[in-house]
Amino acid sequence: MKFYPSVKFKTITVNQYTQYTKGCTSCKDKSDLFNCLCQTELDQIDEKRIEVHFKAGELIFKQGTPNMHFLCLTMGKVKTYIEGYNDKNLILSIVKPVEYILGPGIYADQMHHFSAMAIEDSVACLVDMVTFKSLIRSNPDFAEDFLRKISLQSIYNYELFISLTQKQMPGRIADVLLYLKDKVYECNPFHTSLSRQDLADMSGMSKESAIRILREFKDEGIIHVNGNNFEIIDTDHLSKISQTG
Amino acid sequence: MKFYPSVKFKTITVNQYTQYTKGCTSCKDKSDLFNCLCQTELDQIDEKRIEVHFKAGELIFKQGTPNMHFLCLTMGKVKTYIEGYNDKNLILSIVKPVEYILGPGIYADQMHHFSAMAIEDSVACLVDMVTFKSLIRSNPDFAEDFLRKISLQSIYNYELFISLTQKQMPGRIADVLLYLKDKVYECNPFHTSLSRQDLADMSGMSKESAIRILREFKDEGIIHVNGNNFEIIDTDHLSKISQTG
DNA sequence: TCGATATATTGATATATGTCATTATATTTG
DNA sequence: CAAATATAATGACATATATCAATATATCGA
Repeated sequence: MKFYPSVKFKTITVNQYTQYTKGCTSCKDKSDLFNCLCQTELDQIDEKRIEVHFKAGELIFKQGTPNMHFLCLTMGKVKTYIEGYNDKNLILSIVKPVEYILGPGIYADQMHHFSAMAIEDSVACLVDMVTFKSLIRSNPDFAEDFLRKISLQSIYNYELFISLTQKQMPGRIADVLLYLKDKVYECNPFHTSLSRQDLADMSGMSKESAIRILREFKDEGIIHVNGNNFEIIDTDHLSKISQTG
Repeated sequence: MKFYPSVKFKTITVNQYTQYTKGCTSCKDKSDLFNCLCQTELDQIDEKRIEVHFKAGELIFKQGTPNMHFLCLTMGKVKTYIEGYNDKNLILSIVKPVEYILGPGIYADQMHHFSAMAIEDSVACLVDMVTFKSLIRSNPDFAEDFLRKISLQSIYNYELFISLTQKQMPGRIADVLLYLKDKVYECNPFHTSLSRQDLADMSGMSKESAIRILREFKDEGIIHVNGNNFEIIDTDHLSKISQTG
């Protein structure tokens, strides 16, 4: 069985991204989780880490397969999603650099409970669980930071629950747009590589419905849409739609 | 501000439950999380713990208030629920003894992100966060066990996501009934103190819809319902309904 | 025990949302 | 560059589900 495509060398290919991947020490500056690790500990991870390049559309790991690594995204964008019934997916998050993909399987059944796919060309570092877990045990600051990370993720999941179960379609699409603007691309206007189907999978509706709501927002002058370029014109109005469901 | 009703003494009232509350050592035998704590550590918690008795219907803590304690349920049943829009709640779990209520706020913003209410007369022990966090830092086994607990909770949340967003009403009610039978009451038939509104809040639908689906299941001979007494007759059929959505 | 109140049940109806079919537009490939 | 393919957009329609109103049943307090 082979779960991670093209894992052959520690750094797979020398391409346009290689310049960005200089080991854990450089990532430390961009990420908070590694801040509490000393140089020795960083070197320990560095030693064990496997760097993998994924093309847009490539599966990084699949729900139901063993979860043996901790994953750190250093380049690109990744969607994590639960594969449900009738080939319907629910997108949980869009991950950007430098962030982690922390599946609950690590401390439970060593399985992946969601899938991850690159939506842009991406670079990820894999660190085996043994190394990761031993750091959690030996460094309480790291453990606390990790707990903080998964707690924040958990809080976000509660918001997602309310969005998906108690809001109607306009409210859900508003939430998705605000999430993309504020949390993922952090700019406005923004360009996304997410398809309409992806937007639908983020808001728990059919792609036709997602398209319809986007059109309504456009007609009402709340947003500009041009293909995959989005601009939120009336943030207040969009926030209000998010609030009122 | 007062968040926990009637907290005045370490053991509030001497009533019919008092016999059950003998300190952490006795709870250790009924629960896995405390297994990895030594006697000194248990005494440390015991020293700090506040035992509170709640009557059915009483609020234990409320979403949006500061989260300063770790909570262990030793008697009764508690529902945890997110308070959403338009007075609609989403019940996340039904907690039974001896289990913990682990809010993500502990390691994030020190706030409660859901509410907890006793649905039966209940007894809970509160341990302040300082004590709890220091144990997490000093005892890696305890930290790992805690991580395991919240990971399992997280996995359950993913299942809940799929149930709530991708299944139609019959599938969602089937999931609730199987959850109550297998995870909460662990017997069949079972009696519940949950109202029809609660069942609706667990499955993300109106109470009228919940009632209708229950009636359909009853008419089809899948379950027996008599007030709050439920018996699942055809578990296979119910599981199939859960699967097919 | 009886009225008062909350909860449960049912039916009729409105509405949000999904499905299907069709066309338009973009993107890839030979 | 054109054909082929994937993605996006739109309309007509079906249906799942909520809402409202009415009644029944249970629960509680005096």
